[in-house]
Amino acid sequence: MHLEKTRRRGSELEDAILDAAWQVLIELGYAGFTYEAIAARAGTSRPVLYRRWPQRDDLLLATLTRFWWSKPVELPDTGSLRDDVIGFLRNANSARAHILTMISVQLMDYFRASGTNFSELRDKLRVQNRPNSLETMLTRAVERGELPDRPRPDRVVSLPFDLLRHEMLMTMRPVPDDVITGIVDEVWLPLLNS
Amino acid sequence: MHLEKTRRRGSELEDAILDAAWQVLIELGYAGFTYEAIAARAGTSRPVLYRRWPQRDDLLLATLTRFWWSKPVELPDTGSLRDDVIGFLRNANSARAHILTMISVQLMDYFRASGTNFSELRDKLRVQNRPNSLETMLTRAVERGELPDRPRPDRVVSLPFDLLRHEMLMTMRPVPDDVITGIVDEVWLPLLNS
DNA sequence: GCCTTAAGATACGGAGCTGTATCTAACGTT
DNA sequence: AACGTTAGATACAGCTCCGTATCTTAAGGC
Repeated sequence: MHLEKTRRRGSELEDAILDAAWQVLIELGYAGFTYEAIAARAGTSRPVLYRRWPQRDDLLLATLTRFWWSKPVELPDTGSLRDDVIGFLRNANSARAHILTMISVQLMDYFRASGTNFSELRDKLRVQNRPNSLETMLTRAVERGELPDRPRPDRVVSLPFDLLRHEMLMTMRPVPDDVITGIVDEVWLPLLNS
Repeated sequence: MHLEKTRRRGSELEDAILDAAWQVLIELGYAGFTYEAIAARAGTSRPVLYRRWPQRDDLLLATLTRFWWSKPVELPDTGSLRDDVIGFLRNANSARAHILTMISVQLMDYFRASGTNFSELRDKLRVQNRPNSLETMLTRAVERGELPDRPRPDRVVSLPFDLLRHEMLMTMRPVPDDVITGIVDEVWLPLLNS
């Protein structure tokens, strides 16, 4: 009898709880992010959660911290600027869509209360010394002779990612592929070549 | 005795309720947007609200509809495309900033709960047959011979407004003027002339 | 001045979440 | 094998909001 453990302890239990909290947050949003729902999903009881995270903010912060960088966006290197940026935007779309939606839903109250905003949070969370992906792509394209070597405003460089993020925020869904190609082919590449 | 009315009726009452609903939404967000809070703020009782708006969505939509277009964005006509669009973005910035911030802060929960999103809400609230302002500006510029008469993708036409909105969402503050001129001079005008 | 309408007060049961307390039994340690 | 720790179950009072029902009485039309 009892070949399998019936009770988890320590970090095993804690991991299971944070996994459950993450799922609840994704599925139900902040409104459904209750001790009750999370305990039920984790197969435990509320007192277990209260012992570890007395405030809901503690639990939310622990959950976000754990999953924030779980899916880094990959930067492709195809030998073509267009394929690079489209691939990059696709990766960002699939990897970041959930998290961005989450942030927009969950952290607005925090922003309002603290007086900070989205931009500042991004700056805080940005990995140190991480080269800007779009900048990297442009540098490569210039080296290949695909583009003239001329200075470009930050606003121009970051344009495709800003437009992707705008679309994500507006629809709160994964962005269709034709939006991505539209951003690149109708806006960014013509602008770079102007 | 009783020189003043003690009971409001019809549209007078309805206006007072929607005013109260708007205040509650601004101050407490969607989470606090309850029949209870709104009735209390309006100095009436919940049944009065239920008689008019059986669902909370009805009440929310009525409230948003009432205040969405309370400050229409003016479209300047200066004889120059650049001055037109910069003036327009400035007007939008001052007229829309607080309402857009409100929406982004307060309604994310609603969007998640209802499965709708910001784009769909905009479509619902958009005034019928209202000519697109940027489209109008471009048409004027073409008529003046400022721009060649050639078809332009919707994404290109709406670009400056999308970037302004993106900036508003990211910072949740009125946008500095150099951002507006940057959007126009570094991105839109070069793209239109490419 | 009468009469219909509807505002506003109050009450009700129900649902869901909160935060805490209590008890048991499974777990890891020694 | 004994022991201290703590997971997990359960219970509790309290709170807010829900949706509806009932009753009164003020307002406005005729």
